[in-house]
Amino acid sequence: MALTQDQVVERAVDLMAEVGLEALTLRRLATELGVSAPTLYWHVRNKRELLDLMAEALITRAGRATSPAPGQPWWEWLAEQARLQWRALTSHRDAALVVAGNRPTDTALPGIEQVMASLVAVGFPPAEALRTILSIGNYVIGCAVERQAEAARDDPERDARLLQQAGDLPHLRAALAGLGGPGPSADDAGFEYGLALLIGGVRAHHAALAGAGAAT
Amino acid sequence: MALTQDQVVERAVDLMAEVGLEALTLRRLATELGVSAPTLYWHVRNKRELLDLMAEALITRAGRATSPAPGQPWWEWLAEQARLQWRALTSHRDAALVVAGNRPTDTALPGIEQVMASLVAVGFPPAEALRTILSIGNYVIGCAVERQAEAARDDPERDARLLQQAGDLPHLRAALAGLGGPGPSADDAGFEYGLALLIGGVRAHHAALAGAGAAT
DNA sequence: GTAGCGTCTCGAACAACGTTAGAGAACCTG
DNA sequence: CAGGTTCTCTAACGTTGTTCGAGACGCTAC
Repeated sequence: MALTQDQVVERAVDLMAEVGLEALTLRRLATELGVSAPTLYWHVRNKRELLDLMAEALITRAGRATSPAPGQPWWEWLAEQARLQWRALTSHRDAALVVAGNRPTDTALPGIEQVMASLVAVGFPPAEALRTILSIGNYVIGCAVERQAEAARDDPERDARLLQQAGDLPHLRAALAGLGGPGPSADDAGFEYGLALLIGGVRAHHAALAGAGAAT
Repeated sequence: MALTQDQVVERAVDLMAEVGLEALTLRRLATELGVSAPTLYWHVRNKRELLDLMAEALITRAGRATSPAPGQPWWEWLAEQARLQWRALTSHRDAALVVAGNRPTDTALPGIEQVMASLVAVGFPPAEALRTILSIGNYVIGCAVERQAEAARDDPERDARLLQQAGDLPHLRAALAGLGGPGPSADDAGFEYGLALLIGGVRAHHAALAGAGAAT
């Protein structure tokens, strides 16, 4: 049975989730597929293209965008879309690093269009809806990249040194005390906090738009 | 004259701004410094450490954090701090990719502390001030990473294909028409839009905090 | 039936990379 | 001048992405 490009990409995604991006070498991927390394070049132009295809696959795996459920406020639904993206980027190891290097691909466009439709339906001008979506996407990617960078460095000595230096800075110390230190799920809490800020800003802007529209 | 670590790092930062991260090889950096490649290992443990030091240097180059000017609203000042970061990450090529892979380093802590001080002074609890700062930082990094990924792919054929597909999606087409297409400074405009949303959310949250505090 | 042509895979090899080992200048210190 | 630290070198290793050219399989045409 002939190997297909889809098989190569899917196996690559799984292998990266297992061993990380740095250990994802073409020879290893080939071995995993029971094939010789140069064989991969028949299915893929080069590694760069393989990574692009992996990014597309990861986006697809994130799940289709939805429309707001009946009776659900649009801002809650919008936050849920962001969480969908967030989970897709954080559930697979190093997924953010691969997706970050990609422009909104062909596969992402229909999803963007659908989310835009719901935003336009509640009163956003198309241009503003698009920029809002892209801004939220950038925030999610930033959080995910930062989170994986943190995970890649489990350097206890470094953490200790950082914590000690933070002890000399009064506000920082107070904040860390209030947060109970950088715990395990601190990333998710931080993500949710910033997401709430962002969505809050979108709501405020939406209200201003409606007000201006009603006033004139 | 003996080579110092600072010279190595500074030259590395400049070289990367010139040729990009991928072309920043130890041999090339060594040649640039008039030195043999293994010599670098006397000044730096390995390439990973060199990149970490470069990230620190880039953060330092961004410029010191300020306090709000007298009479300046805190939210305008906060946005200005974000722009400072943004300019530092986008003025040097591939700077975002290097900084993104780094935890808030020792050098970044004093800056964070100073910004926190100003936020606490206007009524933010320390924990919320910290999370706000980190959220803004994540947004900035996400924007910068995305921007450089876009710059790395100046593939006209790809852009054309994307644009054509967008033409079939009504809302997307309307948005792009309103924005005048992906122009040269579209990134900056997009960054400013999301930043305004985020800061708006922070203001709204701050008002809610003050209201709750005054009510009880 | 066999000649020919796409499809798919392989072994061998290349240049370049990060990195290590070990030898040797140059410099202080006694 | 002896000894050790500081800094640099040449040589080389293993691994990576990638290319070349040869072959095996299946299909179609005459």
